[in-house]
Amino acid sequence: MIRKNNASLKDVAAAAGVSTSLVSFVLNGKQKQYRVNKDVAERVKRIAKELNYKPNGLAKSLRNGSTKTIGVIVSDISNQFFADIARHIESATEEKGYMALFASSDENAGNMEKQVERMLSKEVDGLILVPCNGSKDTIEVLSERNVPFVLLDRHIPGLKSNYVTLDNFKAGYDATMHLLQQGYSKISMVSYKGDLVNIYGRENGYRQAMRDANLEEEISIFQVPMEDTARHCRKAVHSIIEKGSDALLCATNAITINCLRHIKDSNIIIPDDLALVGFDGGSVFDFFYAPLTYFDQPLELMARKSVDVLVEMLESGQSMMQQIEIAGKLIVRESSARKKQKK
Amino acid sequence: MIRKNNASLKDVAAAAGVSTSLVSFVLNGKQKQYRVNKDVAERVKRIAKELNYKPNGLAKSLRNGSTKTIGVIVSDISNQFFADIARHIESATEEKGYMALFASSDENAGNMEKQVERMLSKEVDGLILVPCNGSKDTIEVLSERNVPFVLLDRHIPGLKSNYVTLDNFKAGYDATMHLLQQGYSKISMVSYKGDLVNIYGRENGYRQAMRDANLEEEISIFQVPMEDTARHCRKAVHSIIEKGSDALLCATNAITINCLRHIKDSNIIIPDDLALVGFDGGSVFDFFYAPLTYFDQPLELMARKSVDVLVEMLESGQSMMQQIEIAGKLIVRESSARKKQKK
DNA sequence: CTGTTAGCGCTTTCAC
DNA sequence: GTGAAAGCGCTAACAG
Repeated sequence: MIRKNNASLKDVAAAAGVSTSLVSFVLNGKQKQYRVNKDVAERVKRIAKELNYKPNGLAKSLRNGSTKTIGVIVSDISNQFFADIARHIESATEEKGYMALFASSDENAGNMEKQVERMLSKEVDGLILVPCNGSKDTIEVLSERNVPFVLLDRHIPGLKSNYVTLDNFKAGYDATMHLLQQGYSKISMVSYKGDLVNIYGRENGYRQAMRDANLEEEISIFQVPMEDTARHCRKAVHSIIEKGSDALLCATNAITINCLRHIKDSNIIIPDDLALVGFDGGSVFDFFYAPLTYFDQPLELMARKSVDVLVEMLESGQSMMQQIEIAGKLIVRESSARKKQKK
Repeated sequence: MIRKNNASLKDVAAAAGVSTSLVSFVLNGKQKQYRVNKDVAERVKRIAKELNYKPNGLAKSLRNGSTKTIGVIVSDISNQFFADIARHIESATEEKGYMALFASSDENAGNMEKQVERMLSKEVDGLILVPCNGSKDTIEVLSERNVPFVLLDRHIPGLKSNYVTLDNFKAGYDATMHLLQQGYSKISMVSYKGDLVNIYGRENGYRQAMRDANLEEEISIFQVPMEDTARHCRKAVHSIIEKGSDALLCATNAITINCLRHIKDSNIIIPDDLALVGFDGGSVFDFFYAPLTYFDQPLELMARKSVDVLVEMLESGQSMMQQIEIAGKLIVRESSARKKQKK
């Protein structure tokens, strides 16, 4: 704490020759409500300014039972996807008079739990969480303890909770449908191993689209582990080419980047040799020769919604259940241009 | 605050049939110091666990006069550069038992001040700041108020304070020297308008290198405004080509990206038509045909150092002045390949 | 209209 | 060895 030398309420009260309650009333704009004398109010305000009085948020929070702070735990704050989300959450919370407290879980349940504990010890009013593999227990405990929270980006199957996510099934479905409509049929998908429910949704969307096109036997999903993604994407791309796929759907931005790297090195031509649809844009792809078709997640909306839902619970005191899936949209560009007929 | 239904010290004390002081001693590992009875200590611990007691950080901080929290204000938390820094600060603070509180200033002095106030009202123990244009006053006030802080990435000329930055002069100098050694002589630089001291340092390094090579008359710096960078970089690149430069030094990552975009669109060949050296790498450039030479800022070290300096002040209670400039290193790749002789 | 007082949950001095 | 009590800075019920 750094304001040892700062004036407290008591100091202001003393300097103004009134009680601390009066000062508190005036400085909290309750002079009407408590019918404080106008002159006194003016004097208090003046003196508070002169003394450069700043209320001690700690004491206020302790007394009021609310810190006006929201804890936000994402996978990795330095990952562009979550960095963007963080920024939008920052803005949204600020607009609502809250402050966001960020931390990274590194997709590790143990870390997740630790960060949750740290947030709670800071007495946050609520939490926005991107749940990771295996964090179900931690999150269930939150429910039991009546900690207000909302899940973001992913939800936990079998756990009834507030969440805001992309409509992942639709995303996978739409992306695949688009490729089908462009004339591709041997469509492979690269996604993550593990049981991230958002990835799952995208996979299922892909599967359904393939089935709807009577291409069930062409379904092929390569699941790469989250560790050493680069190498496994390399292998996946290799296999995909081997088996003669004509299109590739990448389930995340990181996967897209890694696959694309290998594609570039292998002199595979996009979209002629292989059409490509990724997830999320980013200036990363600005310098790739073929502008990429990608599924655009409405990050800002997702971030804002998560804040809305949480703050609504906080302010209303009502415990409600809001489960929101937001549809993104496919940004069509050259990497999925209509398939040329082989001569 | 969300732990209304949680046990407090008092509850534990009551359940254990002892006073709150004892509980406090035991739970803070001071049972030796206060010679608490072993059995009592065990019982207290057991009961605390049973009651799932978690200390209230607010009350603790209020009482102890320290929140173990560090406020961090960067330009924009979603900007990859600052997102990386944030992540490293997050790790470093955590290792030292502190929590980082992030906010963005948007390179706007007014916002900066507002964010500083918000941080202070959360009673952070200290601040790590990336000062923006015009934030000198805000920061001076911090000094006067004895708020411990350290500037990161940039310092403020004429203001004596702790800071950790890149050795920007050396960076500009080394980058330019490298281009000179590769046989380029008509080297232009694109940097930002305004008086960001880090940019200044890079420019000065460039100038000095040119002078040292007796190419003073070739010095040409295009300063683009921070708003609408894209368009102005476009113009700058255009001018640079017009005037027949053979190499380009970009002062920041954003500038590099914007210039490169235009370069690509204009079919200017790198490095044959124009050699290029940028600042900071990033997967952005992975898909550009010519691997880029760039000046690599030691982000992690800078971030960690800033935390070290701040925490050292905090823990020692000593007010010291540490001004640290860290040398980065040039990563040489193809975009600055030795100049070919024109036939 | 204004002041007194209790208390948020915790730590720590001091007395026993 | 242990407990009572003060107090961090603030709010708000209550009394006047």
